[in-house]
Amino acid sequence: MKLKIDHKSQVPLHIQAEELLRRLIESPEYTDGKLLPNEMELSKILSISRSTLRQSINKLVYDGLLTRKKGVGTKVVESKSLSSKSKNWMSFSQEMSARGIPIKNFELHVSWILPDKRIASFFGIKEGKKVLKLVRLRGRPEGPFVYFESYFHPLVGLTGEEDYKAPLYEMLEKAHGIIAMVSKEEISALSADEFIAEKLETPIGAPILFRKRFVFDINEKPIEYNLGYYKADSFVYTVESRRE
Amino acid sequence: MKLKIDHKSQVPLHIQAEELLRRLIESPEYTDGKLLPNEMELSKILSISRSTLRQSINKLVYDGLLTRKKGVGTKVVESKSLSSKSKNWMSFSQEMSARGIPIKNFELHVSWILPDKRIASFFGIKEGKKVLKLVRLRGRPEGPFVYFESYFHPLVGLTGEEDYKAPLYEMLEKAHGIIAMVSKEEISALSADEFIAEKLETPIGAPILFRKRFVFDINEKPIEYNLGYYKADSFVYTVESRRE
DNA sequence: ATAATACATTTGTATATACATACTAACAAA
DNA sequence: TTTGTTAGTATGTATATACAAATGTATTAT
Repeated sequence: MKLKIDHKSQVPLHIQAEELLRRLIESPEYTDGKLLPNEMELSKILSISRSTLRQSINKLVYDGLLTRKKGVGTKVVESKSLSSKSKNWMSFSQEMSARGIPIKNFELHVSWILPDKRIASFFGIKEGKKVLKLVRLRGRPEGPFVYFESYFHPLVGLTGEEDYKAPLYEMLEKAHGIIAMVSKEEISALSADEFIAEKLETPIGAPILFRKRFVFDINEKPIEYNLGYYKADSFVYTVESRRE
Repeated sequence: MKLKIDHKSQVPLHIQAEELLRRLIESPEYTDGKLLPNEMELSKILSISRSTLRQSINKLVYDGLLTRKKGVGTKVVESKSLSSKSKNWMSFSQEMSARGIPIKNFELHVSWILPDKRIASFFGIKEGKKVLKLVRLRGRPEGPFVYFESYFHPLVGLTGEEDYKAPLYEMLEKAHGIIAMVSKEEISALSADEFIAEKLETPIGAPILFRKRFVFDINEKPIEYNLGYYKADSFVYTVESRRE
């Protein structure tokens, strides 16, 4: 594995180092809780200072990918299951492809609508101003398992003409410079009403995992208001949290 | 507010500083997204170096309590709602009391049982070895809204004679030195079967938020295996996640 | 053999320093 | 009024250095 840091790059060294380490510890050599080279060595290999290297390692420790012990070393956390990385922000498609699930889009509607009070106040806009509504029915090849309703702030620059089959946030980032940064979610359960039952091809009254998601950009400005209705037996939401 | 750091203490300076800042930003003066003093000043006030101070601030930023901006300053994150602190590990009673909800215990059974294969393998013990099972039906004064089944690793030292009305993890920490560190959770939805419906005083088939929780100590050793069945309309699970 | 000791290794803590970069505000020029 | 420039301020990046504390290993004494 090549470990090369570009000192002339605009990207900060500790970010580059973090990326390299992330790739390194996800490579097959480090699956089993192996020790990393010690900090002095690593800093020499990467040709950055120990202080800078520690910045990178700190982040990975905080993210739960590494653990350190005085007098011993830094090792890769074992059981790197999916949930162990759940701290990182992920879009629906990323989540699914990380699990190796192919996605099929069953329905996709885009429209400009007048938002209701709830949505308008979330975006901090007047009720008369239109927002982009995106409806998606997605799932596996065998059948749909989630119905999404998304609303986007007018300022994100979507026209409604984009290719909504591609990962949305990658596109937003590249085309409009919008970086989704924070996601607040509320998860609850409810019964399928007639509408949802029909969409998800499930009986009326079937249990549904309901997920409200509020997405903000780097300046805490609202970007997206998202409602997701998941077929209960097809989706498990995993979270990992850590003290301190 | 007193901001005093003890340079002779055994506690690392950056930890002391972090604690002080945590208290500071939770005080009434800082509720509204106010700017902190700048790093140079703060480091002078606390009589620690800027580098050390930055260690403390970094953690708080990572925890979502502060945000920093080049050329502007460091400010307390607004809307310090419950969910903004959801990264911190919380027990059920802590969660509820943080929301100002009084808890009532409707049922409480403690027993030593032979675990099934799933639980035994989670704890890494033989199926012949008994574990402590704790069943709790809890809720508001008006009625129960969650049914818990917990299993504890034999080595945590519980006898079954403890006072299970007190916060469990506080007790474990004080009495047995067990520090719960990591919690992995899986959240899904299901229909109430006859048993759950009766416990939660809800119709059979009603939607239930089902929460599996795996708790580990500081050494990643399993402590608790917990199943929680929440009445759908009474509980919302909130998560906040942040990129980078 | 076992226990105590000493040593080397590795991360943890703490500081000082220098310069880069993003933002604000004030002022000047068009 | 608007635009551009500049100075000041605050965080961001990066390094070098020194010592502390925990751990594991090898050595020595019993």
